[in-house]
Amino acid sequence: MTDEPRRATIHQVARLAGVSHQTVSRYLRHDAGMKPDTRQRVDAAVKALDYRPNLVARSMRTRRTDRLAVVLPSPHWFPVRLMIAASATAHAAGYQLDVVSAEGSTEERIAELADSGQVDGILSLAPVDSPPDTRIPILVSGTYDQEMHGAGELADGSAVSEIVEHLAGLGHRTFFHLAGPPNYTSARNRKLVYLETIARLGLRSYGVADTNWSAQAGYDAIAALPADSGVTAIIAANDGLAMGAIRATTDRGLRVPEDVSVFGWDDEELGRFATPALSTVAVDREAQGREAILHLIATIRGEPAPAKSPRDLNQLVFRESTAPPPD
Amino acid sequence: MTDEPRRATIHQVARLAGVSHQTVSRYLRHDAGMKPDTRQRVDAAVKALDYRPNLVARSMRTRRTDRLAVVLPSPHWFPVRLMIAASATAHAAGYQLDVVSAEGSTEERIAELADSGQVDGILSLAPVDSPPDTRIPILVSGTYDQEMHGAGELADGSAVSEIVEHLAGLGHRTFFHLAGPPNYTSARNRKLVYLETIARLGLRSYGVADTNWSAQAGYDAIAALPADSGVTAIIAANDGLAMGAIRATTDRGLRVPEDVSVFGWDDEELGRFATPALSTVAVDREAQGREAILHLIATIRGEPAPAKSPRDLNQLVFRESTAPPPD
DNA sequence: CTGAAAGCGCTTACAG
DNA sequence: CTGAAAGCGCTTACAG
Repeated sequence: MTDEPRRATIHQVARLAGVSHQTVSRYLRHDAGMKPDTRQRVDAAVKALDYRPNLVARSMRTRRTDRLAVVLPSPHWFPVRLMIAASATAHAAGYQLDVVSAEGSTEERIAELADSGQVDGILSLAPVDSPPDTRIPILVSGTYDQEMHGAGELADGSAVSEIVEHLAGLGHRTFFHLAGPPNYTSARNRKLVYLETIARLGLRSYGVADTNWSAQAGYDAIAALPADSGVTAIIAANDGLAMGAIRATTDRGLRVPEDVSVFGWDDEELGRFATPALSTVAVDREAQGREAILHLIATIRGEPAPAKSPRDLNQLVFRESTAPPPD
Repeated sequence: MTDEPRRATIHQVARLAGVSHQTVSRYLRHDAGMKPDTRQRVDAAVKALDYRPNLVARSMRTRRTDRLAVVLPSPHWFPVRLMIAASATAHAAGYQLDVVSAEGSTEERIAELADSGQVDGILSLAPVDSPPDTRIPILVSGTYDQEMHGAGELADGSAVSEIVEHLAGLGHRTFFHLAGPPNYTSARNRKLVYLETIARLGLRSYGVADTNWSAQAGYDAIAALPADSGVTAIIAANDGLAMGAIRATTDRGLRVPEDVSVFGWDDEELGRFATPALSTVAVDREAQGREAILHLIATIRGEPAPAKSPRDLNQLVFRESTAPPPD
């Protein structure tokens, strides 16, 4: 905390050990070919001075940092499970993970970060139109999704059609979609697939509400539905919206799932234990985070991209908030 | 992505602009005393080469990084709201925020980080017994809590006694506590205050379950309670545990809140819209995050600690999961 | 108002 | 197996 105990440098360690500073450097790199005696002397000096290398100086010289950055689209959103898996995967491979949020131009933030020399690679969870030309690898989540799900297929799309098909199979004919914010690629894609599936199966959509991601927004949108809308099935873009929708439905005297079915997305813990327990989409965020980081690291090292998870990352989970409609 | 467009250096910009490299450096620092003509030439060169400074080199020379680190106790836990506020506060003050998790010895991780030269200050949300002697400021969350709540008072304690008092006022006599993991200071403190308040008011505690933080653990603990336990009030250490407790209660044919009251902690969004809506403790995580970062930055700059929030950061929120017990 | 010199703390060839 | 030299890309006094 004080300024006085300025940290020991490699020179001081060298002096104390009676060797040159690059011998200390060798010690730090666990160089195999050191005389045991020399190694011992250095080791003692390192311990005596409580020496730890200045990583900034090291990076400056090596042009490597062993750090990766994840760029988030907004400072108000944090994909916890994905990040935990990403971080664990990075650590296991010897990298530290930094989190930065875009705020403003994602392209500019990425270019800046790439040129700053502070990281060896970047994973962007924020959309990037044209990746800037950089010295280090940039992996954009959208790109990744595309590769992962096969070209031409829309990210996250298939699960929506499965939901609609399932509910239609139960007998539902009139649907409503709580879509989330249209500036999110995933939200836009799901809406498209929703509308397309409704059309393909000859069903009826009472409407689509572009909302934010909050439970309150779900509540408000459903509370605003006219009594004669005829909607018996609500498909929400996340579990918060679904919980809001359920509460709005019961607050107006209807039952879930007897009168109205509600489907969520994300398989959040609280929704699993709510009454009715939420039918939802379980997304394998861990696999997403892990695979994205492995892919990025492979690129940094110039290795081929690792194999991707064979199974679909989205799984429908049917619980208590969905059932056949009333006659 | 390719290796060829190695980034422009300050020397190349200088050469193109026909000035010395430290004039470019001045330009970057927005030095006021530059001839407009010179400034213009440098500006043009910077744009032409798409130059962005190497921040590692800058840090090396200035011994500053404009980065702060937050140390988390575990890679499996992430306080989203606190971190969002912390990050926003840091950015507003010109700092970038790094997130690292302790894994192993928190003290060692902090010492390493402090000596690495990679950050200017550290906020530890993980417990630290004896802060290592470092060149940069370390702020430990526990320390901070202590200062914030007044010496001698236990962090988070008062809200628990308020909850017990409130439920006792409603007529409850037999309580149960879902305590969370005992290796968390906050969990331990709340348990202590729970037991102390029960004793002080002459109430009865059927027991305390040391759990993890999951809804499943809350479910299991309550499902395991004997039918004749007489418990009418359950106080949970977080909303997940509370949701699990509610579901276990209703699954055995009892009603919440008519037969059993359940109190949560954290005011999570989904619990607000559940049925019954969760009574809980709203913790001002934003204020916690903001104040911790402001405190840290003030220390870095050698300024006095900023004023703390005048009001209590914990507020009880009474909703539908609590009511008087049956006679 | 601008330039020549020194140096931040490391590592990487290169000698010996 | 170890040491002397050079240099990573910046900024900070110091001259002029």
